[in-house]
Amino acid sequence: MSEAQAQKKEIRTRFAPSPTGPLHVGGARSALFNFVYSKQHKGKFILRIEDTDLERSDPVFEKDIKDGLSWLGINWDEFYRQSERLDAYEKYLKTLLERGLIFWCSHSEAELAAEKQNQILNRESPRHVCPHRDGSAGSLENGEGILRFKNDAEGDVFFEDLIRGRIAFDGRILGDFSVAKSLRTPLYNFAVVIDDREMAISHVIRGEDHISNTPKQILLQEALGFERPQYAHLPLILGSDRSKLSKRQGAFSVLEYQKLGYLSEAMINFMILLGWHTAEEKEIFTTTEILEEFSLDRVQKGGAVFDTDKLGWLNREYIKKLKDDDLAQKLENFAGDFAEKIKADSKKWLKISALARERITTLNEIGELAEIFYKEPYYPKELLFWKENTASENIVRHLKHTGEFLSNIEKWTKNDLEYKLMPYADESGRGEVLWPLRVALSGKRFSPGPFEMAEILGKEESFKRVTKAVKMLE
RNA sequence: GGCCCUGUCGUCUAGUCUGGUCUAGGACACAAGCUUUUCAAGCUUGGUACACGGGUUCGAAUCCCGUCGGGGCCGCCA
Repeated sequence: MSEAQAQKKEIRTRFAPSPTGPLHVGGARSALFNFVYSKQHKGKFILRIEDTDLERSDPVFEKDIKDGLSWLGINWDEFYRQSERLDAYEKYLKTLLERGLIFWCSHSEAELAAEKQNQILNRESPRHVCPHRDGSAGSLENGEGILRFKNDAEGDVFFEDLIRGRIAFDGRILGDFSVAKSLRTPLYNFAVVIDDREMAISHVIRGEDHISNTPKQILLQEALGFERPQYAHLPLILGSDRSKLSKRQGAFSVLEYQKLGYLSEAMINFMILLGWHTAEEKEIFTTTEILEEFSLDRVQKGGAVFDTDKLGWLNREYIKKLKDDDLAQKLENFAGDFAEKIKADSKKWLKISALARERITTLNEIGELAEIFYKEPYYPKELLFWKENTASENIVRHLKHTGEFLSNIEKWTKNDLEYKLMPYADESGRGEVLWPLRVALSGKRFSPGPFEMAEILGKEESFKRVTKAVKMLE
């Protein structure tokens, strides 16, 4: 094999979003599949911003897309922006014009709309077969209206989809589809074909919503004499109503998941499972394992509903696997208000995050837990009553007793506290003793256990909180 | 309306190519029980699915035909 041939064999995939909205899970998953496929074949992954529509494109979204991909660890090897490649499109447009394969169509949008309406009424496939298709052929001067492809396809246009097998369209129902608004404003189907060729894309892996664009792109490739890439159309990610994920159904930026405290590893794991599974029952995959085990032929055909329950579960699983200091550090980013206090005593924070590990689904839930340890608790005194009919004197008695115990304990650890206090609690009724203690320490209806909280709070602070509770009742 | 894709538990799916081991497996979610000072977690148990109708076959989730359902696209957006 010559070097040129070897190079040609390189697997090159791309993610080609238009910067007209944030990177949502649908897009991120497309990017992930492309990334994984290229990387497992030692190929290249390309990020191409499709910003030919100047009206709708916004640099803000380009940034969101890049930041989102970076957060997920989906790194690109090459980067392009279509708005910077106008010369290339113009060159090919001129060639096509000279060869009479595209032409200027000056029908107004109103005329086109009327035509379409009519075709639907007549149960025909809406398309525009332009009467101008021969008249102005070859004219570079014309420049009126838009450029359309002179579609003379007669039979089926078909391709082998790597996921779905053979897909065929009747080429005639495509009509003379549009390719550019002017020589320097190419339209999607045209720009894609030029770019995929010039960037030597070997595999086009994209959403199922592009299936119907594929025959147009193939026709263009054939007109230009381009080699055809391999196609793989992914099932769509669906909202809870089973329609294509849209902004209304929570298709917000993946960066929002970061803000909520989801781990990028969990996100990757979740997205790869949306449409792909191994034959085994394994569900947790590291990126390395994904790279080893992924294959396009095990990609699902039907759309998958985006359900965050499972994301939450995965996130918990990944949180459990984090190293202590790693978790503590990650959690610190979500405990904004207490940043100073956390820095002042990192050992304490390590204990708090260890406590959080088993109790949180997303990192941002740390706030409520951290509050217990860094803020003086305020709560209605009724909360101290385990059961409504518990006598106030009993609670006071138990709390006082507990307070004495606390002040006499030398070794301040959870185990010691438990060991010393439990006999009394068992004797007097666990709920009667432990519930008020727990509330006194946390100020909350729900919280971790009293002994683990006391250990972190320290002797002095624990005693202070118990005393405060007693005062409230007296 | 036209064209295209698709159809296994509520959700993600294994199984479909190469019919029998599938009275359909797993995970999430849900429910109950255990544990328990609360909430979680954990453990145990449970319910729920082959869209429907024909056909082929000794035998069909798996093969064939039809029906129905869901989705996508039909732009001088991508």
